[in-house]
Amino acid sequence: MEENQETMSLILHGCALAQDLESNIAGYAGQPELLLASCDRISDVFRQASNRLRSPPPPLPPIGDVTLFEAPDYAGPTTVGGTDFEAAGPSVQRAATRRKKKDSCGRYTERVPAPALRAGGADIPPDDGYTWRKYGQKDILGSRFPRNYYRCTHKNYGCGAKKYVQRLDEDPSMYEVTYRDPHTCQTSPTPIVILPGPSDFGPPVVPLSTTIGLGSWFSGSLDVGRAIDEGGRSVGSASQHVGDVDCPVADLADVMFNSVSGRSSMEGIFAPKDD
DNA sequence: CCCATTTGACCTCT
DNA sequence: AGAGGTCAAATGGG
Repeated sequence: MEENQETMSLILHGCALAQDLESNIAGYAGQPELLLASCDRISDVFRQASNRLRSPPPPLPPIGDVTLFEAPDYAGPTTVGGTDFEAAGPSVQRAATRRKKKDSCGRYTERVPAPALRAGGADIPPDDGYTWRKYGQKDILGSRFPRNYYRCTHKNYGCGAKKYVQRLDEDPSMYEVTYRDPHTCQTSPTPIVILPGPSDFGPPVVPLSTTIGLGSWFSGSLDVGRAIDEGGRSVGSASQHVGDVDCPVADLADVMFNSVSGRSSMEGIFAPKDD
């Protein structure tokens, strides 16, 4: 089941990449090499997820700087890190028990590539599907880049999710994103499914009880209904069709999802245990 | 007017 | 005392 969480994280990471590509698609115009790299990255991530689903990987090494989702044939620097909980060291534990000691749980850290291009050249990390509000910035000792602090926009609804984003010293093209506290905001009528265990603090967990409509992320000019809630967060769409419009990334993602055992929904991927 | 960002001050822990 | 994390007033944009 831990493998399921990791595979989920992998899939969600791929989704986030696809979503990021969508939001930057204009910026990639005229730069096919960037577009190709981005597509390759996305397909790699989904392929890894697919491979995992076919044959679960061996147990992971101790968490730390482990490259959790790296495929053997994947050369790009766009892998994400692994979970770090008790293995994250005393500073994490300290932070978890600080101030508002919500839960004495850990965090989920991942490394994500900086978008190749952003509208206006803004130096912001890739979108992960949730909407965040920046509430602080801090210079970190020994780091060239400041750490940015974000909390979920839906704080008003009691969502205490937070994330810390810091650009890596050794590789400024990468961000280290630390997620803290689970998202409890959910505006969709479909109840959110939070995976059990420490990965409650992982990247966005989307409703799993309905088919994930990857095409909904490409709804800019498509009539696929409103798949983004008022906070801008992607929500699961009841349909995975994007209509007849050519939508390569969505197709890719859908193919990757649908390549698993003929069932297309996340339910199909992680069938309920007791049912 | 509302909301997000910026930024300095403050809080907590080691 | 220093560092990481958070708060909240000021500011600006839509």
